[in-house]
Amino acid sequence: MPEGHTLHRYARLQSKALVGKPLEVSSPQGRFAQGAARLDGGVIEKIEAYGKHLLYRWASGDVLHVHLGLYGRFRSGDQPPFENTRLLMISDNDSLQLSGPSTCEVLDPEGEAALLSRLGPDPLRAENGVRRKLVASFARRSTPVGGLLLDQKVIAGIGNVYRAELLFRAGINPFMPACDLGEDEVLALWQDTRQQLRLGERSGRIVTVEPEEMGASSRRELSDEERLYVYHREGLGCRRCGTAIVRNQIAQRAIWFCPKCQHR
DNA sequence: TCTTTATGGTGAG
DNA sequence: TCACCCTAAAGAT
Repeated sequence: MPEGHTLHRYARLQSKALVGKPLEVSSPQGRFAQGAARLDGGVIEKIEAYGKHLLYRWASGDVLHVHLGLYGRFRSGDQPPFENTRLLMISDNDSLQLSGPSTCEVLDPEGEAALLSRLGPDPLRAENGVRRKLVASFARRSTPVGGLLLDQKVIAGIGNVYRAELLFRAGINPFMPACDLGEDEVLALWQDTRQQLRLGERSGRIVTVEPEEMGASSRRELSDEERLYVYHREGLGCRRCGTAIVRNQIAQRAIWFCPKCQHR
């Protein structure tokens, strides 16, 4: 159940283990048997993340596209494959298995172009001209900003934890129409998004609470209980003002916020 | 040993 | 907006 930072982390870590080595590829579960047979024996040149999508670029020119969806997960391939292992990749000294992905497919160039064309800017990739585009896309939309942040066409990589936490950090009520935000607010939100996802990518953990607010000196010191401001904290007191955190829904996904601190 | 939930996304209507 | 896909862990019984 990953957000963009996790996928970028996977790309980085898996690259170390798998790139440049001949791989034995199979699909113990069978649902990716054809694709696995096509890739078997090949070499990966590069692994990249775009938002929540992973692309494995093979020397053959094939591109393996993986999206974990809500249930997908990677494990070491050390253990014997589980019933549900869709994809198993083994090099001479590393292995990786994938279960439950919403997507595991080999893309042709058109397929890759189509995928990338429906993704907005990724906070973890350096891209030019993004800020102006973002300001424009917020200005154009009257939907609640809490909904817009989950729209992968607007920003690729934010998930349900970060959207709630980023809005708390910005002091913005999730139901506020996106177009009512000022340009400076949109840019500040984007800036904070990039910073927070970067922190998450490095640590492998979402910690949005500023450590000093909890009397700690680093994010790492914060426990799982302390690391988030609002996500999953309905009924509990806001860390800043004590007001009960509210749970609501936007676009059929639960959202949490502090009605007092998030006054914008 | 059940039922529920989860950091996601698509396609039909 | 809704149903549905897919899997595993947590929670309820």
